[in-house]
Amino acid sequence: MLIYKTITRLIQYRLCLIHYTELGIEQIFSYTLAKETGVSPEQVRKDFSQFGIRGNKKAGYNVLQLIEQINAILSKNTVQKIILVGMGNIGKALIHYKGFENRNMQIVAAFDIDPAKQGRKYRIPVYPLQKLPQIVRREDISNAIIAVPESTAQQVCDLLTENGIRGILNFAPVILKTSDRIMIKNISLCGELEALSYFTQRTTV
Amino acid sequence: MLIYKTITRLIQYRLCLIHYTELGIEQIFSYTLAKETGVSPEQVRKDFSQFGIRGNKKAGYNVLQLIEQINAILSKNTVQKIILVGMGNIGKALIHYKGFENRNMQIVAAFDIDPAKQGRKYRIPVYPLQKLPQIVRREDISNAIIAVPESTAQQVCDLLTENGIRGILNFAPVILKTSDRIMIKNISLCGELEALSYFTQRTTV
DNA sequence: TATAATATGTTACAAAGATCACAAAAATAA
DNA sequence: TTATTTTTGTGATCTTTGTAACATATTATA
Repeated sequence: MLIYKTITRLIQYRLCLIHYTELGIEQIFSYTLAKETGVSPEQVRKDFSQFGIRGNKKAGYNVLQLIEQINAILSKNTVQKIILVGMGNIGKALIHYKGFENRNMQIVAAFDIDPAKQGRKYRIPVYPLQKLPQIVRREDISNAIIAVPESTAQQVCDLLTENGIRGILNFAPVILKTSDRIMIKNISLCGELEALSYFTQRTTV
Repeated sequence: MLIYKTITRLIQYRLCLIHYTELGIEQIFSYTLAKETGVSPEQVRKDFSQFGIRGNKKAGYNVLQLIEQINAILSKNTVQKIILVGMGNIGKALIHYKGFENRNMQIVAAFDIDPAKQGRKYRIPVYPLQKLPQIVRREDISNAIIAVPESTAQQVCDLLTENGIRGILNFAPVILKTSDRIMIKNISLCGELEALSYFTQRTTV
């Protein structure tokens, strides 16, 4: 089970490869991609090999073909729909973010308890939480973003999982308690900065 | 060198411990903290042991004392100042975020090329990039957040490192090229969602 | 056709990180 | 005082992840 990190890198490779197509580059080598994504060439080859992606000795890999193969692994041939709960600062930043299309992802609906935020003011419709079960079912959603305050995050998490959500990207600074069949990825912006700060403090010593 | 992960956890423990003080809890056990932060009790003890933090057999750890000890490790006794470059969606979300105080961190200045965003409209003063060297020096800043578009991220990174910044939290979807004395932590919100999506797709199969 | 050059693919090795198992200490109860 | 219970601290083990080394394939060239 050598998974998470490898997938993370595949995603990076893919983004990079898309840039190459835009530049008209058709063929690449493991070390090209390695340099661009900050890993070692061996790692690139091993990642590909892991998923049965083969290159041509001496000629490297074909960019378009490689993208297709990674797309297949990442199920990128259909748009992946996501919902967002919480239209605070982070929620708003996310719905304005334009990088999703390039990656075949789409936030299809947002939710907030505050009636003032509901409606069609934003790029994406914002519903009250009561509508969540219905929309998750209708749109067949598996993944959600939690961008609500700490105090309500667990409740939202419960609501999501009860309605069939299986993956959660959590911005609230709490460890959500849930079944281990649900995959949760916590993002702690403060935490990252604190860690950074620790190391930059130390290197001078 | 058993570092990064351990530090990340210490930061989590600390936040948790601060909650405990607010609830009036004075003494805790490794498994209490473990449950709250989603790790194993052994891990908690080992993390502490790593930094010479000792508990009392049978009585666990004293919350206040523990916070003090973690504070010392993380240099939390002075406010850690950060700057932010890029006042787009993410930048704005960050300056409105209220979790920094609790963690003794502060975004002291932001920078943007767009004159419309400069000035004192926001909670934090926004300067043109030309002012960056001066402010970094004056405020003695070591860490910065890059929240500019992909196209200018590398330039901003160069500017930052030339002026003595040693830690960067990067939101732009590019691998920044720089000296290996500079610590860079990349946050790819899309990437995280894509990875999540991969796994939630798979578990049903 | 033989040789040299260049990339891949895989196996072996190393390092980092997490888990397990258990001894030792402290408190409580008998 | 002795036995029992509870919780810490750590050495050993296992798992995951990354690095290095090298054999193999392909192309180009003489």
